[in-house]
Amino acid sequence: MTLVLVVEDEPQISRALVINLKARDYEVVTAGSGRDALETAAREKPDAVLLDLGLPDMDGVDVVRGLRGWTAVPILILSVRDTERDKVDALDAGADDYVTKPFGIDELLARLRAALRRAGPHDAEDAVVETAHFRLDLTDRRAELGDGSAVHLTPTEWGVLEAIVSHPGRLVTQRQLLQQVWGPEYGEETNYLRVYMAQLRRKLEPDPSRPRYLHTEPGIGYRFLPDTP
Amino acid sequence: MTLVLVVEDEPQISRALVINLKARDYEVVTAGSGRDALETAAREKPDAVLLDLGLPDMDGVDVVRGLRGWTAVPILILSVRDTERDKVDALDAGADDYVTKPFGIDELLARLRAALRRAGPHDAEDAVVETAHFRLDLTDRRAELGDGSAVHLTPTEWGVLEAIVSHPGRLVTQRQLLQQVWGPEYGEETNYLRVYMAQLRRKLEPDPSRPRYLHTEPGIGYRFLPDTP
DNA sequence: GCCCCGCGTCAAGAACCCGTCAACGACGGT
DNA sequence: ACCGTCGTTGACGGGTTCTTGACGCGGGGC
Repeated sequence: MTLVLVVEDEPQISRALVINLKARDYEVVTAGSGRDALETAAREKPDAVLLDLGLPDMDGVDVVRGLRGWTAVPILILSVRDTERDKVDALDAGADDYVTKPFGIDELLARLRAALRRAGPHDAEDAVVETAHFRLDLTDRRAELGDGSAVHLTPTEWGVLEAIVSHPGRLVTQRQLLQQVWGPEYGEETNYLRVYMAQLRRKLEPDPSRPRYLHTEPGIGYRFLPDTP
Repeated sequence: MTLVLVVEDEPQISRALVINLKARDYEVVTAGSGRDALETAAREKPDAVLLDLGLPDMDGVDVVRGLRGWTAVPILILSVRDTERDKVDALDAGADDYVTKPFGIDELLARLRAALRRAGPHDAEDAVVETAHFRLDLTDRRAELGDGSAVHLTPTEWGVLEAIVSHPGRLVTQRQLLQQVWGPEYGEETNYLRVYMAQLRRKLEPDPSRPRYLHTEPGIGYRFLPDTP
């Protein structure tokens, strides 16, 4: 069964969406605010997200970024705003599609089907990265040390870490990191990376001053080196 | 480089698309009919397809089906038709997105980026250069010796090395190297090359004073000679 | 045989980049 | 309203990298 998260603050529209989705045999969970959306998504692990941009508590684009920090779930934006700038911002933040209200329900469902089809058979492969000194569960968003003690990482720390460890051995450029974590308009602020790499090393490396897993390539970027057995 | 196939029978629109895409550093191939589109896609293996539904020889939806028979390349529909039925048909046939003409070029490009992002960084073939004495992974940006020990190369060293080894056997002129690595305004500073070639040979060659792979062509440039088995 | 140009080598100073620390402000939660 | 967390920003010391100049060598032209 496919689970869809509907994020919409107007109860009327929300209810209409839920009814239509359930009629097509989708399971549905709802959220009425950005914060609620992020929590619910983390808890329920939906297969797709329908996201209204006009939320009361936070900018919809930030919700997209918050989701993209840890999941590749398809995100369809629903919005009354119809300017190119809005669409470009949302799409570049990581959204998969942008539908302008009012929309036909059939079109929306077709776009949802297209997004789900692309995402492929729900690959629930829990991405786990394990070394001799720490262990990361990307899907659960858990980090723990070798002795089993949990490590708390902030959202930005997760963003940076995930961007690096999802390509073991590969050099990830500073620009790639900045754009993936902070957004497409970033690219020069290498000081951000210095701060966050230092924090990650302090939390994860056995000897933070002598990085074993999180290597620096001066002038280029960073690289995650897994254990070589 | 990302290759985009533009399928559009009106030369004026086609040209406008090509210009905009090339300005964003996409490579572009074009097709003016459905049959042409299918052939070109099979031959060129594009990373994305922009497809006009109003083709002279066949229905656009059939082009989508023809492509989907053998490839998962992202397909963005461009169409003047704005009914829900058209959109649903195209999307359910396998298209990834549907943009109604007239559309803003920025929105189209954003949707294209979104589609390409989803398709995944075309992992494809990780470019690897291997000799009896060292091994280079251009995508990972890793260099290691025959015994598996990693070699650290500075950004400039990589620039020079990459410029040479990506054309095995071919002579690369000093000017080409300088312009590619240092910038278009360089061209005479051959002493830079002497320094960096020496460093590369010291790090990679079995006998740096007798280069086996990184040859000098006096007065002209340098050449990477792979092993001849 | 001599000269000269281009190449390889080396070393030193300059420029750049990184890690680190501390301070600030914005938010949420209590 | 207070407090703690998090993200952002600036400054500084130390290390790496780049640039630049000098020197010796060797081959080709004269």
